[in-house]
Amino acid sequence: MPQKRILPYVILGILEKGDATGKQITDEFKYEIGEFWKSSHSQIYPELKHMLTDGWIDSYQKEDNDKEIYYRPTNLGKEIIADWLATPVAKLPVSKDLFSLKVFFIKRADDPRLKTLIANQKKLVSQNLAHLKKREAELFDTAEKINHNYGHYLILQRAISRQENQLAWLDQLTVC
Amino acid sequence: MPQKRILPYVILGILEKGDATGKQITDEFKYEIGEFWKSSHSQIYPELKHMLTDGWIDSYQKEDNDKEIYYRPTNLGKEIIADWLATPVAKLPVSKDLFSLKVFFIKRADDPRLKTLIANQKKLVSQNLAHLKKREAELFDTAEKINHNYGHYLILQRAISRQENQLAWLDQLTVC
DNA sequence: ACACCCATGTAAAGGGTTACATGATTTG
DNA sequence: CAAATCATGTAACCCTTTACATGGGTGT
Repeated sequence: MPQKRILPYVILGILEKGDATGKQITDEFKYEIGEFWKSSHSQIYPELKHMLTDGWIDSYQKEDNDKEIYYRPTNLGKEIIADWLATPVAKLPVSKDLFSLKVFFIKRADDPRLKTLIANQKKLVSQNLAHLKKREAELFDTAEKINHNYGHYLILQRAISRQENQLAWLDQLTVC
Repeated sequence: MPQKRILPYVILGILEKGDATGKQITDEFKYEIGEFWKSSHSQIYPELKHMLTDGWIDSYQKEDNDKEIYYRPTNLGKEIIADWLATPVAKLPVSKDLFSLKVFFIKRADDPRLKTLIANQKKLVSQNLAHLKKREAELFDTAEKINHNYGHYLILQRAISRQENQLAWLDQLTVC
């Protein structure tokens, strides 16, 4: 009845790149996937348990550390993620964007709040854009790296393109 | 502790344009705000009660219909929405985009699933773009209409620009 | 051995979606 | 006036975030 369950698929996707602990999966959300999906450890650990009981993944520990638990996809899990990736997306997401929402409610072009909102948004988008370009330079400085993580590369390009588009739009507004 | 409460502000924003029933507010989400914020009646009716007890809005009924309940913002409510609109957004939203997520996990450029995902996304984005342009033609065919709902106009422009950008990006991919 | 940090785990409180329910109003 | 529709309302369920808790490493 509630929202569609996405997290386990994301986790499977992460584990396809190599076994990982809950902590490592959590960090993946912080640094890589974080641009377009968020999750936190308090969601991830229970989800890992769930996936274990469903047989999507199994776990093991390394002898030198009693604490860390490594996870890897089972054959079932590999099947599931492969199917999921092959299934096209049914509908476009709604971008829950507070900036758009606030602008929407401002009726007149000369409302001073509009200027404030736009200036602020410009700052946020520029910062994010700078960050994305830094990531691009760090992660994809050779053709080989691009070829080995092509999807990741594409998505980073798209994120950059999107923010450039938004910035251009904001700039054009300021001129008027 | 949970997610930040946005709905009541959106409702206040809607009510600023004129008194409305729960049903009319619900429809607003379906047709106008729906591009960048979603809600459903089962969330809206309880929220209206909540806002009533907080004194953000009050309600009245019309004599010819026992069922419909009209809401309007109180002075407190008007203050609150004004403050909210004047407050700049603190951070960029994470666009929870399943398309990006799936692409992210595809490692090789020659993976056939990539083509499928992209073709499908193209279709979705084109449809949405067509819809947005239709809305633009319907709602903003005169300068006067633009000036009286400038924020709405801006947001529609931005939505269009964004989808055009995405489509260009998708097209460029297909060529390669 | 002690204190600190870190990986894992649990709890609490809303948000958000879908399904079901109810009573008024309109329609044939 | 019976049936269908409509506005409102309720319930169940999971998602998501923040805060708190625990017990194993690590460093001194």
